[in-house]
Amino acid sequence: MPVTRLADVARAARVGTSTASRVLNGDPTISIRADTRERIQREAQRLNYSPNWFARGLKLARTATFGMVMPNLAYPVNAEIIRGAERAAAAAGYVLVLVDAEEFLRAGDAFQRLLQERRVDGLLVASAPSTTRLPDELRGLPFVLVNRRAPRLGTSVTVDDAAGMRLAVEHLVELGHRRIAHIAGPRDADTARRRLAGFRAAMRDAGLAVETHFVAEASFEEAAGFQAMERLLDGRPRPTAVAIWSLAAAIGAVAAARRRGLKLPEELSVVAFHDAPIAAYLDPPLTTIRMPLRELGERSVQCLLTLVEGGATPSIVIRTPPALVLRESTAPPRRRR
Amino acid sequence: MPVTRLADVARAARVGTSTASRVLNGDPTISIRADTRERIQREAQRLNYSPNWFARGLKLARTATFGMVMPNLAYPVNAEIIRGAERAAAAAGYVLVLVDAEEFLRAGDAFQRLLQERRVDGLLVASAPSTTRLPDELRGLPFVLVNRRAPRLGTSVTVDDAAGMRLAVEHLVELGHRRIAHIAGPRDADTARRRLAGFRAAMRDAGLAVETHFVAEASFEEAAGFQAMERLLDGRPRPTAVAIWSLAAAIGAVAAARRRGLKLPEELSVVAFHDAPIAAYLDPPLTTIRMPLRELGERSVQCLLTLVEGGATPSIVIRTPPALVLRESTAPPRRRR
DNA sequence: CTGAAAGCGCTTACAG
DNA sequence: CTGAAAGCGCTTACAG
Repeated sequence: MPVTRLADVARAARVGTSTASRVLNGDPTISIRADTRERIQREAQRLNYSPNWFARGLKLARTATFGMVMPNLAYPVNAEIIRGAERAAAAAGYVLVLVDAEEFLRAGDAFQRLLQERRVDGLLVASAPSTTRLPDELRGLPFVLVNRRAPRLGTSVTVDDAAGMRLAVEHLVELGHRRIAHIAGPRDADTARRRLAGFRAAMRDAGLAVETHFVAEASFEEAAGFQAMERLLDGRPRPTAVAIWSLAAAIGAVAAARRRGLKLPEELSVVAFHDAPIAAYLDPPLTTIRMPLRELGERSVQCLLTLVEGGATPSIVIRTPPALVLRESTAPPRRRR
Repeated sequence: MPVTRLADVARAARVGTSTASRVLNGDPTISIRADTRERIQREAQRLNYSPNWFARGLKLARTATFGMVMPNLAYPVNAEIIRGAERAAAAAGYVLVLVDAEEFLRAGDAFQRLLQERRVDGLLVASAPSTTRLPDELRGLPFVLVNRRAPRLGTSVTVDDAAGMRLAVEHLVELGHRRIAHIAGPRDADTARRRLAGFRAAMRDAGLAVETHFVAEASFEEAAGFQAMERLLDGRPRPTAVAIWSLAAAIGAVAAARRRGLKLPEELSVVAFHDAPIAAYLDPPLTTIRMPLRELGERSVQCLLTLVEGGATPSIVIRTPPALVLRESTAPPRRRR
C-alpha cells in the first residue's frame, strides 16, 4: 500500500509542502491564488491523501482523540451515554475511544499507557465510585467526570438524580401509596446518594415517614437487587411500593418479589431508575424514570473540549427534566390486606 | 507538566540517546556493561520516562493498537467477547480501542480516520451482517472478522453455532417435545444461518419434521422477537417449544407468549442462544446455551496478531463445546391439550 | 562497548 | 503570493 504523503501532493500540485499544508489545513492567514488552492485540493483528493497521524501528533502534541473510561460496558443504560458522547466528539473532529474501566484500573497495564504516552487529549471518566483513585498518570491531562460528582477531583457533568427519584416517589404517592421503600445504591456512589436524597426529600414533602427498614442497599447488579428486595419483604410492615436505584437491580428485585409469590403491580408496585428497551419486555413491563443520558454524553464532551482548549468550565448539572415512562409495574395499592 | 524525553534520560545516565533507546527497548543485539545498563534503567525510572507514542509511531509505522468495531455495545453478550479480546491484546502489549459500529459505518466520519490515518495496526470487525461492505479505507489493513464468516472477505474466527443450536434442540427433544419451532435471525447474518442449519440438522437427526410455519425470522431486538413469537403462536398446530437465536429476541418472545396468557414452561418451553446474568432473573429464568465467547475474543486477537506480524492464518472455528445452562423455561410438554 | 547522524512526515515561523 | 528549513522525539544502520 503506497501511502500518499504531503510531499506527493505538493509535488503533483507543483507547490511547496508548506503551501500544501496550509491550504489543506485551512490556515486562515494564508493568501493564495484561487487556482493554486484548487489545484492542491484536487490533487489531494485524487491521491487520496490523508495526513499521517503520528507526524502530525508529534508536531502538534495533539491527538484529536478522547478516551472514555466506562465501567460495565454491558449495561444497556451506558450505551446511550456513549452514543451521545461519540456524536459530540465526532462533530468536533475528535475520535472517541472506549476503555473498559476494569481493565483501565488495573495498574501497569496497557491502558495506563494511553495516558502516560499522551495518546488522548482528554479523558471522560464515567460512573466510577467516589472512592476510586484516579491513576497518577492522569496528572495534567484534562478530564471530566461523567455522571459522577467529586468537586475535589475536577469538573463533572451529572444529571439531576434527585429530581428523577422525586418523580418516581411522586408517581407512587399519586397512586395512593404511603409505605414506599427504596433500594438504594452503594454509599460510595454519589449518584446513588443523590437518588437516596431525592427519595427522602420527596417522601418528606409528601408527609410520609421513611422507616429505617424501608431503605435497602444494593450494588449495581441483578443479584444485589434480588437480595435487597428479599430484605425489604422480610420487614414489617411491608412496603406497598419500591423505587429502585438502577435498572439492573430492579430486574433482580422484581425476580425476588415474584419468587415470593407477590403479584406485581397489585401487591407491590415497582419503579426503576433509568430506562432501556428491555424494560418494556419484562414481567411486568417496568415503569421507569428516563434520564437525559444522551445529553449527558454530549455535554460531557463539550466540557472536555473547552478544558482541552485551555478554558475553564464549571461543573454542570443537566436540568432537563426526567420523564416518567409509565408501564405496568405500578398501580394503586390494594386496600387493606 | 515537563515531559521526560529520551534525551533527558540519556543525559542523566551520561550515555547517548541511541544507547538509552536500545537498553530501554531491550534490543537483544546490544552488548553493554551491566552497570551502564542499570544506570540507564534507574534514571528512566526516576524521571518517570515513557516514550512519546507519536515519535515512535512515526518512526516505526506501528501503533500497538487494535481497533474493535462492535455493533450494539449495549448487548450484554458482546461484553464477554470484548473482555476476552482486551485481555489477549493487553497480554501482547496492545491496546484495544472500541468503536461503535453504527458510528463506524457512517461514511466520512471520524472513525474512518482511524483507518485512513493508520492509527491502528489492525481491526477486529465483530458481528456485522454479511452484506455490510467494509469501508475502502480498510484496504491493506490487517483485520479479522469476529463471529462472522465471510471467506471472500478474509480471516474469521467464529464459534460452533450449529453445535450450540443442536444442543438446544436435543435438550428439547429429550424433554419429549416434538413440535419444536425456531426463531431465526436475519438471513444476512451468517451466525443466524448457521444456527438455523444446526436447528434443521438436529431436528432431522431426531426424526422430527420442521413445518414451514415453525421457523420465524426476527432481527436482533426484543421487539422483533416479540413479533416473531406472535406469528409462531398464530400458526396451527402450535409448537410446544421454541429455540431462539438470540437472547434479546428471546426476551421479547417470552413477553409475547406471556401476553397471550401462555404459562411457561408448562405450555411452552423456550431456550435462548447465548447466556448472560440477566437470564437468571427473567420470568421464568431462561434456559440458555452458553457459547465460548471469551475464547472467541481471545482467539480473534491472536489471529490478528499473526496477521499483523506478516504471517498467514486460516479462519478458525472454535470447537469448545457449548454448554446448556438449565434454568426454568424448559419442561416436558403437556400431554394432549 | 558506545555515540553522532539521518530520517520518519508533518507544521510553522521566517525569508523572500 | 510562495518555498526552504528547522524541529517535534524517537530508532537504527553505521562508524568508531
